[in-house]
Amino acid sequence: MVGLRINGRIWLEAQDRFFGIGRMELLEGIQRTGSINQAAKAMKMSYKRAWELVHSMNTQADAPLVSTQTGGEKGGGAVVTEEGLKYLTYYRGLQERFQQFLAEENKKVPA
Amino acid sequence: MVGLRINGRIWLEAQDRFFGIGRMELLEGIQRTGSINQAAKAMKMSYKRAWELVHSMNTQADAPLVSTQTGGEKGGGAVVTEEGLKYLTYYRGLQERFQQFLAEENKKVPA
DNA sequence: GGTCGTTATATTTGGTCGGAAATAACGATA
DNA sequence: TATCGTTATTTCCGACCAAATATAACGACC
Repeated sequence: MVGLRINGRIWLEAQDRFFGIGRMELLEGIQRTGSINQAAKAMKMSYKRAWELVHSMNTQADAPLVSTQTGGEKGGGAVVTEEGLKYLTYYRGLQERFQQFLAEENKKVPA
Repeated sequence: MVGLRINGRIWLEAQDRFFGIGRMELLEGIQRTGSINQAAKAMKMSYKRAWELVHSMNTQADAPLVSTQTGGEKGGGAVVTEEGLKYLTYYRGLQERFQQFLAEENKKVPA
């Protein structure tokens, strides 16, 4: 079994999974660019998919994680809400502890 | 964020080789029933899919995890090899520690 | 009013995945 | 030799998913 790595994924869920590393990275992209469109391009994700992710985040969480605006200066845009920031910061910590766990486990892989 | 659960998946990998909870449960089924066919039925999985999983496990690991026999008493069967047992026992421990991690994290979910 | 870039949404298209079914091979056993 | 239940493998088909495409709405700004 030597040479094997341990890997995994971790997410937050209510009834079905709805916030994992993918959504978090999308949120980070929106925070950085101020636009769903640009965040999607940066992740090489289709706008449609990105929008669907944002939509599901907004409808499934207690409060929207992303606030959007159509039209206006620069055609519109999107910003991460306070609630979104809460998720971002919490998930970052969780992810870090998980990576720590994975690193520990990787030391224990038997020969 | 109250009411959210933390969940995840964890697996072993080496470039393309991988071994996760699904394969482990299939292995357990084979160990219990002595047959790919019956293990698949118990998991409500098609024989084809189960066979493909077994095949990939056998070809991707250093040594086969499942030994199969066609024909003979009861038409044939399958048994988990020593190597398979090694994976089973190791993954069980890993999975248990991961569940422990998840349980700990679930206590820390902020309001 | 026209342009711009974005959000918002429906429709179509294409590729992949898995299930179903069919078939063969196998070896014990009667 | 015929039967049996399993492994082994191929072919076909439908379902699902995601990408691509198309279109509309919006509001600032010129």
